[in-house]
Amino acid sequence: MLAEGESMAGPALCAANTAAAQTLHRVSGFVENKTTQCSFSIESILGLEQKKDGIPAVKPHRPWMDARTSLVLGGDSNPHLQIPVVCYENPLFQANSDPVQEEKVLKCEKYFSVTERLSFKRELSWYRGRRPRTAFTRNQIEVLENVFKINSYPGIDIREDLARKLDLDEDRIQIWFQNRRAKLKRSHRESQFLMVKNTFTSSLLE
Amino acid sequence: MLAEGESMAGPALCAANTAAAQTLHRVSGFVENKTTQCSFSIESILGLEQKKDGIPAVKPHRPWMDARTSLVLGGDSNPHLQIPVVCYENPLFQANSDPVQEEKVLKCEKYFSVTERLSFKRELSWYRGRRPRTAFTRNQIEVLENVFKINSYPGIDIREDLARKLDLDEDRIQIWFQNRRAKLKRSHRESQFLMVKNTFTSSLLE
DNA sequence: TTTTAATGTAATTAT
DNA sequence: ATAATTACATTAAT
Repeated sequence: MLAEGESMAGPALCAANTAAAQTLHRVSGFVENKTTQCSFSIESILGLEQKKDGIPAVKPHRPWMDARTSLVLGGDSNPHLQIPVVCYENPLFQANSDPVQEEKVLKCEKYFSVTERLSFKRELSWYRGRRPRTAFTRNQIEVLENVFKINSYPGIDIREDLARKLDLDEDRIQIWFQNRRAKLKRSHRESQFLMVKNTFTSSLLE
Repeated sequence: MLAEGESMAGPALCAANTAAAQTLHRVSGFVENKTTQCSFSIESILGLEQKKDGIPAVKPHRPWMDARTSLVLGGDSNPHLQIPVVCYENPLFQANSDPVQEEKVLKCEKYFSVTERLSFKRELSWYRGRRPRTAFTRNQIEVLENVFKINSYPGIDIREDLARKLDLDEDRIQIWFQNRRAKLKRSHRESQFLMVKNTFTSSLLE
């Protein structure tokens, strides 16, 4: 098991590596020195319980680090802090559980840079257990938009129909319509706000 | 008068502007043209009765728009015709809707003083529908970094507190933490990738 | 050129 | 179902 400070590499990562107690101490000192301008309370910042020795009871919520570290460096002891590792479609780590196959891939390192970019892009979604971001095609978007103009609350049957015709999961359709409604609502709210504001402005010029 | 592309913050906003009849016509044409791949029926999509002239008999269910639209605009019948005006609060855009004036402003840029050029840049940003880039002070960064070390997911109360103490909008705080997390994650991902790659490389040399 | 504030949106979570 | 929030890709300002 690695110590917390050893589990990361790179200078930029030092920000999150400092032991919690030390960090807490430093911030406390900062707050105490500059009283008026920056005197927010540690408690409100943490929003958490903390032990009296200055060590917070709960680790910062950084799922990507926990999952990745335990995966690559040999496993973490606390499964509750783990993010489910769903090896979706990372070609580098998923498909080749066979060591012979792995070696084969490794020896073809000149091709490594070819797949490098792809696996790199998918790496995040992959280890985090999150669905890879769906990239809708232009045609899919067009159809969805056209349907949305007519019916922004399609029932399950329509969604299933769309899913078949567009070669998408019905879940994706559902989510898309939810977000599309949110988007329309947002833009409408903003325009309304501007209209009210302009009304006020106009009335002021009279 | 501004061209259509310039009058909105993004192309995505154009989606909801087409008249319903036209929309329906377009969708019908689309279905008829691409028979095999996208041939869902309009009836099943609508789930509604519709008149033969192509105008749906029933309004789409959009409770959030209907109420306020009728309130401010005096009861518009067709919510699809609403154009979301997203020009935020651009003083240039609002005050000088006259194209001659705008051109005058643009041509005189080189005669502006430093501060005037700054404000011009700001106005240009607004004109383009993008918030002017916030330049955080050293002290603001320091406080934000210190908080980030302890809690990289500050809740609304902490963000509001920070906004007050640092004299920033809460939105800026939110965005800063989002970008800060992305930065940390990116550097972490890169170092991890190098680790994995080096591990493989080492195993090749055995 | 590099860093990072800002934006858009798919996905998730909580109410 | 909606609103808030997050991750992530991208744009653009410094």
